[in-house]
Amino acid sequence: METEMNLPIEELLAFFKALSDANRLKIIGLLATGPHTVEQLAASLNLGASTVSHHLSRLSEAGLVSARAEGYYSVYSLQTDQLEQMSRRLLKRENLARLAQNTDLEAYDRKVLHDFLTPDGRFKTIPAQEKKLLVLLRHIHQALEDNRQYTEKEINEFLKRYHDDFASLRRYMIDHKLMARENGLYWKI
Amino acid sequence: METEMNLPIEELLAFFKALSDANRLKIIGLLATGPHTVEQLAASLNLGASTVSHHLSRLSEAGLVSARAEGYYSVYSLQTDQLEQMSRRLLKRENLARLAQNTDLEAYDRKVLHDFLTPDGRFKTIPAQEKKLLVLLRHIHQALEDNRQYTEKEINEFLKRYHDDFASLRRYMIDHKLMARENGLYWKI
DNA sequence: ATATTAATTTGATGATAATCAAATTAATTA
DNA sequence: TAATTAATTTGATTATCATCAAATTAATAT
Repeated sequence: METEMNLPIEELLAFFKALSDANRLKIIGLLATGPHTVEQLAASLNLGASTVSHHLSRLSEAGLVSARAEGYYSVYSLQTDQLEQMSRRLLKRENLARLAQNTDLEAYDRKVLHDFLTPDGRFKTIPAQEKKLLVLLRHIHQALEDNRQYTEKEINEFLKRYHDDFASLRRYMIDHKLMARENGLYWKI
Repeated sequence: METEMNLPIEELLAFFKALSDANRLKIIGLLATGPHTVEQLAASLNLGASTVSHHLSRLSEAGLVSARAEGYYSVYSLQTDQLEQMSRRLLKRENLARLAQNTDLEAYDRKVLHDFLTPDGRFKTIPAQEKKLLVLLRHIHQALEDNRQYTEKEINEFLKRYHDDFASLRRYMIDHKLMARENGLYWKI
């Protein structure tokens, strides 16, 4: 039973933040040679014990080290599992794509629409830039009825709701394979 | 010809720092689905273009993304190589140990010696704590001559230079396998 | 019981870095 | 050539975080 966890962004972030400090990397290095107490680490790194304690707690939250009490010492050890798991996850591209799952993928399109549409839904201008034009063409495209044959007159009326230059719009739609024409009839693709 | 690079701490640190920000992780996620321009990313993340540009430059320095100029766009793509290389390196324990290579491994010992030795090199007290006692015993140990047989009288003289309680020292040295005895003769191990 | 000792926690300080707005650069279009 | 546009750079502001010192906690040793 392989539990192929999904990869929450918070966990990954905690992992990287834990390792994004030079002294914490050195601690990892020292622990890779064997368990150490706080004061041993503090002496080797020339840092205060409180500082090292703080670093260890951050590493601990990320699951990278663990502590075992021994007398009044805390003996810290490296958790190699966590390192290996994380690096293995990083290799999977589909995991990476999931990092963006809560971002707003259509935000750009909405921005373009907002910039180019008047309040009543007509185009202020037909954008010269290909990328923005495409956003508007897709906007028209989704308004076309499925499985309907439009006469040329009908399609012109339809397109005129967006911009007076319906002829250009018609051509663009066909050029970009969002619409097809045959024998004077037009339909959505 | 496999160039199994050693792993400079600066490079690792740059790598982790580059990935230790939530928005940069999201950028990685978005780029994992395909190339994007700065303004597309900015819209999706609801950030200013200048901020995204800044993030991209940090990712770029770490070799995680690359830009290709296209018109006045910069189209950024994910460099999966770098991600894979780094995660593979993380799996090697010997690489980790190397992270500590410039740290001061003997600093703790020196601190203990400093705390327990008088200026003329004698022990103020014999430490009760095992760990510190061991440091002092090793200090004595390295002063013993190699391949020399000490009579009991000689070893007592030798140890008395460190502390009046030479009998305890003698016992500790033997208990900790730093010295051996047979037929009233002592030698360094 | 009281001292000592290691670790942690708390509070304060300084350094680093994320963010935005404005200015600048570089490329394209009119 | 002038105007537009995307990207970058610069400067200022704010938030985060590493660090230390001092106080506290928990365990051991006298």
